[in-house]
Amino acid sequence: MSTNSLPKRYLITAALPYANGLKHIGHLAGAYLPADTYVRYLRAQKRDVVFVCGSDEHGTAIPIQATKEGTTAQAIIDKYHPIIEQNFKDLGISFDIYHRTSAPIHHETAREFFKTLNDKGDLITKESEQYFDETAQSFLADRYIKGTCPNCSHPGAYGDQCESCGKSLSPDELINPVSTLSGNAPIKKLTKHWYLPLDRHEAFLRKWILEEHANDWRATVVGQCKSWIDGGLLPRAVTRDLDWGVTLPDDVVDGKGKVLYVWFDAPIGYISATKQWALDNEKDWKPYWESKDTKLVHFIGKDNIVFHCIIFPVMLQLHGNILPENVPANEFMNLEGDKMSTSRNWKLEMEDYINDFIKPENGGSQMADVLRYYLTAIAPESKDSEFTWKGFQDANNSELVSIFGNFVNRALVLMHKLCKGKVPPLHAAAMDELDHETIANIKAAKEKVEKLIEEYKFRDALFEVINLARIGNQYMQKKEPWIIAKTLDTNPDGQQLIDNCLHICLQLTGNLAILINPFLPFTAKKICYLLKVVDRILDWENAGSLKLVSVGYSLRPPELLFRKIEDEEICKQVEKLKAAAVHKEVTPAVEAKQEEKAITVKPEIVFDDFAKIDLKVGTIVSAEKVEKADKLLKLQVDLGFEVRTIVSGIAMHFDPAAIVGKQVTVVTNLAPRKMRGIESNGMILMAEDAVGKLHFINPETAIDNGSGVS
RNA sequence: GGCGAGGUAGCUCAGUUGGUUAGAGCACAGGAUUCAUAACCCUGAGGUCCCGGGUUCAAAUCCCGGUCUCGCUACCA
Repeated sequence: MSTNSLPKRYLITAALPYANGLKHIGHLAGAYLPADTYVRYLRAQKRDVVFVCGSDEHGTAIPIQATKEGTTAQAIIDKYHPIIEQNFKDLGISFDIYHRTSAPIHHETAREFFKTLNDKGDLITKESEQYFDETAQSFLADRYIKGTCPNCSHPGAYGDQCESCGKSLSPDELINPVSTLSGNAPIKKLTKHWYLPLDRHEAFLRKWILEEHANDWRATVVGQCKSWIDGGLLPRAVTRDLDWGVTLPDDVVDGKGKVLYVWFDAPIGYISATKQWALDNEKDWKPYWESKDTKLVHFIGKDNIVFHCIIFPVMLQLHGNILPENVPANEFMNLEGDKMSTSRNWKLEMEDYINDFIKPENGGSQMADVLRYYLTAIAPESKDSEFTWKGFQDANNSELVSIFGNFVNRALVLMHKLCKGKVPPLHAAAMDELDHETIANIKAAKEKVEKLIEEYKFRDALFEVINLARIGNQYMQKKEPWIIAKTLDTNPDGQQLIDNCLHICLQLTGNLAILINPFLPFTAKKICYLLKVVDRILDWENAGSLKLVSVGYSLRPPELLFRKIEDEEICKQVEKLKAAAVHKEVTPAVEAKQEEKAITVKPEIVFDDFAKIDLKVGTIVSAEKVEKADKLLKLQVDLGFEVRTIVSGIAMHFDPAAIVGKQVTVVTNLAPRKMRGIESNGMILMAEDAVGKLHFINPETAIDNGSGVS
């Protein structure tokens, strides 16, 4: 916040998009657009700034998706990385580098990072009770192990909990453990996992965030961090048993077959991207990550707060890097009355907008600026906001076109008509109070915009730019040069008044170009073209100047900056959105949050194994939500010979009232288990589709309850 | 369920440490104007500040309770 000691350099990051699909305008508005605006402003200030981003290409979701699509993980990331990169380019997001975490330099960087922390003793290892199934050739998650409970001697206890006595267990405690995958006794292969002991750093985080940044970080960011810190920080696993990701350094004992957990490797992607940029540009990357006089800012969405404010800073600090000076997280953007959702296909992808609007015949790059304008104007800086096509149209037609575009156009048209196509001189003697006031307003606009951008208030800053155009319209209206022009015969001094008015309007137009440049770069360029000035005048230091266009210079014939958007166009978009939407069965169907579930290609079983499972058809006779649990429904299922209570985690997908009477397939001989205090006697079979929606497995036509399934 | 952030005009949002009559832009209505993309300019109408209590001379603002939205987290055999 100290304005007298400017940072020597800036490092700006925008959240790494996960390369498993296309990104929508919510992502754009949340992180990339504000980051780009900030960076363009800094560049115009001639500050030393690097803007890095890249695709996040690891984690389990990508191999899972690859399996679903019948392809390889590599193919998935190779498909999406270039498209995402191009989308950003088309929308004017000006990364200095758009990198990817599959790049070798990233793997090296992440490994080095891990090694440094590990060698210093900043990571702890836990040789967790990992059993290994030799038949299945994989480590066994706790719940895939059964054995005798040490507490109550129940023979069917799971590795994480005994159903019988309810005691929480670790697999190590089980007597006679058996793998549920193969039925064999697992061997106790010591698998080591590395953890980042966040608990060691509570004092540091408390001081750094809750004291030092209590006032200059956004309330939602500080609040979220406080919530985490107060909740008690726990060691967080840094490694996983997986074959997709950054492998551990070779010399790490027991590191074979393990990769870095994606949350650990992804943010390091900012560093590796910076390194690659430095290589490409013959620069030194180190000061950007190590020098205290670098200002680091992370632009992210609110779902990313803990990683960028708690976890990554701890990593950076341990590794000897600088910490972010701010993390201006945005809230979310809704679309036409509903949350944006990939699974329900309720979204506007950047790609779609580009295809539908940024075509030469539609206005080309100018239409990229229109989206940039609206998204900034409704940026979810302090609370969730909403994109509507009507709002988009209004913002364009009545602000960009009518106020901003129209001012520039009428200034140029009038100049051509009344000043012979040349920039008229300013006659100091003929200036009045309004002229001086308007000039003062131009200078004031610069100060306001500057201050607001520095505070990450881009929405307000953009408003001030539009407001300067409004001031221009008011000024022109009061001056009425077109009226004066009619009386020139009787009033020869009138030309001086006309000259002054248009001189000031043209200088104001030049200022608009400078001020709008961080927000709408294509528009700024176009104004430069119309004014026949070089792009260099866009340097921020020229803002407030009254010498942007030279007297006597002849300018180009006027061209419109923006076109109107017709009702027809937005109706089409709304229809398109609704037509593509996947209908949800119940209210807030959760986003298919590609959970961290490993793809288990289960080992072959024999018929006897299958025969152990007792499957029967039953009918749901009642269903109710379980108190204090979002996902659980308590069901009464009629199995013909009895009615059972079954608790099932399907509340997010089905309305309790709507599923009564439905037939389902039930595993009837599953050991009872308590959930939220209710004993569940069985399990309902569900199928999960590609977008994470659940479907009942039931007979084609209703049959008797209790019918066996085989 | 726990925690965090929000709920202010039809829409998008401001409201600083409690202090005249709660503001802006858009949309809407009326007027004026014609240089300009039926654009601009002027004027106006519009609010139970989510609900209920409390503190205070004074509450959108502080406290308590409730409710709705979003996020994090727990429950998901």
